[in-house]
Amino acid sequence: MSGERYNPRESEPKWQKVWDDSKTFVTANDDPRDPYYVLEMFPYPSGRIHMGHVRNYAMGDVVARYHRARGKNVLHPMGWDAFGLPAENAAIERKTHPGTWTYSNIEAMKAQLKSMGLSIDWTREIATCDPSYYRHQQSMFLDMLEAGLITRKSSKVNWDPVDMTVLANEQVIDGRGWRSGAAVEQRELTQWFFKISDFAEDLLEALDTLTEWPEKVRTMQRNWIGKSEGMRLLFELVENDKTEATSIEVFTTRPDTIFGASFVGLSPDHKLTAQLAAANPALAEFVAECHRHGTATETLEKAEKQGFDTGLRVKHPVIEGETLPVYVANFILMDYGTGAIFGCPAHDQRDLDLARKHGLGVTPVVLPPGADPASFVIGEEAYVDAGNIFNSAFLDGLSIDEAKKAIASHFAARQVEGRPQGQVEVNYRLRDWGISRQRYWGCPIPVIHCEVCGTVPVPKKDLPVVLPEDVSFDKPGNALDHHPSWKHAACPQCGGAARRETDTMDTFVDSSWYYTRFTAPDADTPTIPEVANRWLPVDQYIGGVEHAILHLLYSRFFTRAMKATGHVDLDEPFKGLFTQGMVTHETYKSQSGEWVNPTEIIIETLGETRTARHGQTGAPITIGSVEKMSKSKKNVVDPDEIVATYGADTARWFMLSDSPPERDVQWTEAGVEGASRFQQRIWRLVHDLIEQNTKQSSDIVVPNDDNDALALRRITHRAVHGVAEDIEGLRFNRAVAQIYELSNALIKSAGREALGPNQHAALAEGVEKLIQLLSPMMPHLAETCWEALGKHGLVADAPWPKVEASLLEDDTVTLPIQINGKRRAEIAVAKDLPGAEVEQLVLSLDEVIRILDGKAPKKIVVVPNRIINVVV
RNA sequence: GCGGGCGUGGUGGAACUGGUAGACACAAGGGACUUAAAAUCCCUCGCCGCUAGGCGUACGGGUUCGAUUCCCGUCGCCCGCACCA
Repeated sequence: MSGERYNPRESEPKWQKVWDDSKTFVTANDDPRDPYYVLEMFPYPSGRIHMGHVRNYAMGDVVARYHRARGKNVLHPMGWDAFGLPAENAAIERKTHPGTWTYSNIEAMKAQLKSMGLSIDWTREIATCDPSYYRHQQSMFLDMLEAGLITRKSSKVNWDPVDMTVLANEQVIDGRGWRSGAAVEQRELTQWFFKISDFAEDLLEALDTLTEWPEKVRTMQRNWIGKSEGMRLLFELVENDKTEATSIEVFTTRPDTIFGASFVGLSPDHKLTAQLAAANPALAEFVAECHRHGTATETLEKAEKQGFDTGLRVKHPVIEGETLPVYVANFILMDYGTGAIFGCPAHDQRDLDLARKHGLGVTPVVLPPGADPASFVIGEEAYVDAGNIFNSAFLDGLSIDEAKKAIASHFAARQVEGRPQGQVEVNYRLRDWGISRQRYWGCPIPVIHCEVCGTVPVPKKDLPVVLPEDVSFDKPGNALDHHPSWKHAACPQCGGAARRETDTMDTFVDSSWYYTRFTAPDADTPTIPEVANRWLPVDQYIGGVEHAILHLLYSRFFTRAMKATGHVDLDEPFKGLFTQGMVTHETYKSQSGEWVNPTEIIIETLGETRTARHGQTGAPITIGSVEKMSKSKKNVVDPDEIVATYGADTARWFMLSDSPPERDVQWTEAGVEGASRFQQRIWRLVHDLIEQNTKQSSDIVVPNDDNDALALRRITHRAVHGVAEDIEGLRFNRAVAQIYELSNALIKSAGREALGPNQHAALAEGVEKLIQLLSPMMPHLAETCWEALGKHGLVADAPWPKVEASLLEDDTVTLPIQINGKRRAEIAVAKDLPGAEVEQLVLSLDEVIRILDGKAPKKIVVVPNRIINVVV
């Protein structure tokens, strides 16, 4: 027994250098083997990696190393999502350039990632802030502009008053900016838009083909796209002196309830509203009030339904001679449908609230099943479920769906103002993607505004449009716009004085195609289509669920846009998607209520009670709830410190072992120590094996009559088989459990005295395979053991061990015997023994005879090789 | 409100398409070794019970020879979207 300990501080850098020097993980595009592309979401270079990164990249690395061992040509690259606002904030605080800050962060984080021993092809590294990357983005922008995939239009936008920039709808969370947390305001601005809404139907339908995506993410995207089928319907205005307009067009998904209509509602932002308000101060005040509420309150849900009677009336479209009032209502959105609705209070809660407030009629037209038409009334709750139509003339008796069809053909046949009164229409919640940002540190939009020629694309030969280096951030807003000379340019068409676009692109554009650039990072064109088509889609993409909509939807759109412009030929960018859980940690608070970092405290355990005190002052500390690691709660653990103390392998192993990867994992000191002990145990096992018998090789043929040796070989081969299945299914925690089981069996076997040569060979084989199973997760330890065992080459280059199928199954099986569904005994029988024979054996068992106590079994269920149930 | 998911020991979690509930790990307790500590090794570890046995997968029902798994209802927790007509 040797007391020698495994020292990760020595061995980890050594192997990292070996991998580097031998270009082990450099991937060639012309490699003839099957391609496999595994990618983790690239990081923002904030300065340091955090435990979430460690978890993310450890998972991806297991997948990459496993598929390499399986003989695939694996692409596993890394890059930097390097544009964005924090760099500008840092520039302001530190009086430096955003690029300086960004690139020094990249350097620091790259060193951290390298210390993790990831099997990354660093020759393909890209940073989105590098002109060699964003020039191609600009070039594709021009292609997409030409292809009609991009427009420039004036629209109401979400304005973040703190970051002083525009946000996309997807970037507004609960009425607040996703980065700044500031309440978002509405502003009218001219912006560049990607026409993602043109692809709404395709993006929705193709979700069904993404069978290797989490159902949750697909559902979220489905809801976000928000398809609804309904119809546009014209209401003729009764003649009046307030407006020239002769009709109001509404959108509805419930035309079947038209006989229950009691008003028409307009959005406060409707153009008719604006027209009326111009002559009506009370209405103007009402609209202004709506706007105040619209932006100031984040909880719109509580806002009361408010309406303003315009005095206008429309003709009821199906009840001759009847008219309906026109209200402006605070709950009607301008950018959905037509910005106008018809209100059917009986079957819509919001309409009902408004009707009750203003004393409008409430006529039920959908009768719940079993209700009495004579007595059914609506109270304070609208009826929104299924039923049959009544009170509705020619629709009476129809189901909702039948009535929708009937009323649609009715309105399609009627003419109002020379067109059909109603038309079936599909609406989507998804809006076009506004990409203009009033920031310096982003990809310049390559267009020039000329007073004579209008908006002119920058010619491709003039790309890239590079950001100026000499900028200052002493004024708020867009430093690019403040730059004294940059924006002044000659018009590419007429040569006259013109102005460059000073808005830059949303950084989500950068991340919408980086996975494509990795396939040919040095190409002169944005992509090399043959190469990209060979690698893509990404076989396995891994990242946080927080990108379920933003990044993943934009990337799906961008792939379509790249296809339309000939840069790739593919339908979806990510074949397999995995969303990993967060890393959490206990929180600690001092008596005065301040958060305390885990490194500052000492935990003491007395039986089952744990207490904490401050390491230096000894002051008592309260142990709080387990939360996502965050700087504000100070419950963060620094990956560097963990790597320095325990080594990268231990950190990786613990991250993979403790929880299913899609769930949150709790980082605990005890857990890490357990992982570290396991590392030492493996090293001892290998060491003992070497000391015991250096001549023994795993190649020896083990005869099948040595039961001990055979049993160990079975365990080994089952583990190889099982671990492979678990890694392929991304069930890393179960793969880890199986490795523990194998290593426990091997350690036990190695501890026995007087092993025969067969057992020795089985042990040697088991240890060799154990090291290989371990290598995707603890690659440095695995290389060290591999070398110590005298194996040739690197374990990183070794093929995945072969499984002998005959060893996966025993020739005898132990079957549990249930009596009336309760487990009472068990019996060992030959595998695949016929049911009748099993029955005989079972009934002759003493144990069974005793429990049956003379009673005859009513029925015996024999599930082959599984279980026996005797029913009495 | 709408949509999705989940509920198993002290803890994280296993259990393939219904077939031995609690694999594996952490924590805890006991013991060995040691002057001592660390490390290591051995044992115990769902609950009740001396044993036989009984009870146990949030709760209440159902289907089945058999249910953590399927169905219905109730309770609780988490996530996403949310005035979308």
